[in-house]
This record gives sequence, structure tokens and C-alpha cells, in this order.
Amino acid sequence: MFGKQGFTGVSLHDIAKEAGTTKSMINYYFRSKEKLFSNIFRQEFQQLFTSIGVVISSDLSLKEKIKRIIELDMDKLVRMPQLPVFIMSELHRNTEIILNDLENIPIKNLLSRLEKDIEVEVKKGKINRIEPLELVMNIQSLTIYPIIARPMLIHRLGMSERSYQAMMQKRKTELADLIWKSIST
Amino acid sequence: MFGKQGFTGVSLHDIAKEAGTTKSMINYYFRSKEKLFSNIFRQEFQQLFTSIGVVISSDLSLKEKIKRIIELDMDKLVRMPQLPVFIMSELHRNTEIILNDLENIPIKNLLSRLEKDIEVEVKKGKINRIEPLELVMNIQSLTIYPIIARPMLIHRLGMSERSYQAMMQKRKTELADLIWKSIST
DNA sequence: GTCTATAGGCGGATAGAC
DNA sequence: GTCTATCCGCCTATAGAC
Repeated sequence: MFGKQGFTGVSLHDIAKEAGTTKSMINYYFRSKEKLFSNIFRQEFQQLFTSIGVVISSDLSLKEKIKRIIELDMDKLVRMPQLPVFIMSELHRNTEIILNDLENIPIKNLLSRLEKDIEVEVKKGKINRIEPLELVMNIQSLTIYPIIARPMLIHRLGMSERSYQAMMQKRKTELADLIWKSIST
Repeated sequence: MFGKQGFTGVSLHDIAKEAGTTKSMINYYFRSKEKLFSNIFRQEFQQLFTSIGVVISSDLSLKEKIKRIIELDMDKLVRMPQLPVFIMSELHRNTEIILNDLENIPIKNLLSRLEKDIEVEVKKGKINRIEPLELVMNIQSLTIYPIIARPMLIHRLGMSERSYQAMMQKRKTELADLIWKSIST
């Protein structure tokens, strides 16, 4: 519900009804709406960034890693399409508070690991050097955006649910090629 | 304010204070908060998609069009970084109502125009065939995402405002090459 | 057109019986 | 732990004086 309507868009009453309980019970267990929210947010945020960490730390080749990351991300996002918008909009609502509250995901470690992988391929003469951060950003851009834009695709273009799903499946295999081609020598 | 806090996150009182007037005056001129909101939303939404239409309808080459669209989009988004999140999150909040309310931007015409441009380059043997929708989606993905992810880049990676701006400028020129390379034969 | 005052409802949070 | 009742502040919208 937070994902769809945002923090202020949902009332404890709505949540309680959906959960088959009462406002009082929610306050009893979570002490406040804010705390209930940040519990959920933390959980979802970490879930979004965990799988990518595992893949990057593995000893697959760079090309394989790119492919796996895209697959994992898209599978997860197709199942939880409201996740990116939820995270992004709540992140803009009050950045400092929310981000300070999060556990440390070792993003910098992951990026330097990726840098080594890139170096290997550069030495082989297979790809051009690229900043690891840019590579990650490009991957995330291309996977996340179609999920975010889904309402527009379906409503403005009259795309059916079927053809949207088909497009997403096709995209899953094609994105890895696109990314790889874009950095190839 | 709607962009940062969402529809329910902002009160008429806040808006009135910011505008140097009173709640009553806002209600007098706009009749309700909902109507004030949809005025603003419509305006912003159209602004986001207007420039791209002009470029696509022009008689530049496909490569030039891609370059121009990216430049225009990124310049606009750097100036109004809260725009994409605002639009995307409000669109998810209640899709049908909002989108039905919007004027018709002739997206389908633009896509078929783009299809012709693609066909020209394919005949010349310069690029592989690609769905125009996919091309547009890839362009938008790569331009919009770094704007959306800005809070994370700056907070989690300790990126400075300076280096963020520098990255965005560099990206502006590089994205066109990336896109073109990804569809080249 | 612009102001003040207020209606009327919903929000989160708490008190207190059981 | 779970329920009902209730507090109190904030919200949008409107009424009505000027």
C-alpha cells in the first residue's frame, strides 16, 4: 500500500482494514506509523540490492555477470512492479533521514570489484574502459525504466498486459547484448 | 512542492504560505486542491514530452535526432530534477484518472515517423532494425534514471554536487554514442 | 477579490477495561 | 495482547463580512 500510495497517502485505518486488524494493534506493535514504514522500507530496499551484490562478488566473467544481474533484476521487478517508484519517491521525500537509517550496503566494494573485472576484459582487448559506476547505472536504467513507465505504455499506447509481458521477456535477453555491444571494442 | 512531497504530503496551508497567500484564495481560484493539482500535473507532463515531439518531426537524420533528444531531455531534467519522480509516482497512484484527463500527445504518430527514419538507416545498411518504441524507451531510460537515482548517488556514494554535475554533462555527449553503437551493424 | 472564522471530517496516537 | 472509546490537531472547503 505504501508502494502504491506513498507514506502520506495511506492511513493506518486502511492498513488495519487490509490486514484484518485495528489501528490500535498496529500502534501497539510498531509504536508509530513512521516506524512501521521504515521497517518496510529497509526490507524492500535491501531486497532490491542484495542479488546484484551476490552476482558481482562471484567469479563469473564480466559478460556473464551482466547477463545474470539483468535477469535477476528483471525477474524481481516484474513480480514487484511498484518497488522502484516506491523507493525512488520516498527517497526524494526526505532523503537524509531515510538513507542515514539504512544499513551499509558495501556499494564501494562492489564497484571496485567490478573495476577489476573490467580491467581484465580491457587487457584482453575485448572492451573499452568504462567507469564501473556508469556500467551499473546503465544496466539499472535499462532494466528499471520500463517498469516505471508501465502505466504509460499500457494506457497511452494501448499496449495489452500480454504484449507488455512479452516485451519484458524479450528485453531480458536483449539488454545484455545491448550493454555488451555498447562497451565492446 | 507536489513534486517533492506528493499530493497528500502537501497541505493547502503550506502551499499558501509558500505563495504568500491564504488557503481561501487558493480555493477561490482553483476550487479545490484536486483541481489545482491536475492543472499543474498536466502542464508538467506535457512539458516533459513536448521537445521530443518537435525533434522527431524534424528532418534531421536519425543519428542527429537521437543526439538532440538526449541533449534536450537532459538539459531540462537537470534543471527540474524532481519532475520524473513526481510524474511517475503520481501516475502510479491513480493511473486511469490522471491519464484519461490528459490531452492527446500523438505518441503513435511520433513512433511511426521514427519507424521511417529507422527504415532509411536499415536500407543503408548502417543499423539493425529496432522497434521504435524500444529505441525511445532506451533513450529515456538512460537519460532519466541518473536523475531519479541522484539522491542515492550523492548520499550513498558520497558523490559531490560538482562531480554529479560533471558526470551528467559528460553523459550527455556519451549517451548518444552509446545508443548509436548499440544499434549499429 | 480578499480577508477571518468556522464547519465538518479524518488523521495518528493513547487510555483504560477486559 | 486485544478491544472500544476518545483526545486533539490538522485538513479541506465554505460562509460571510468588507
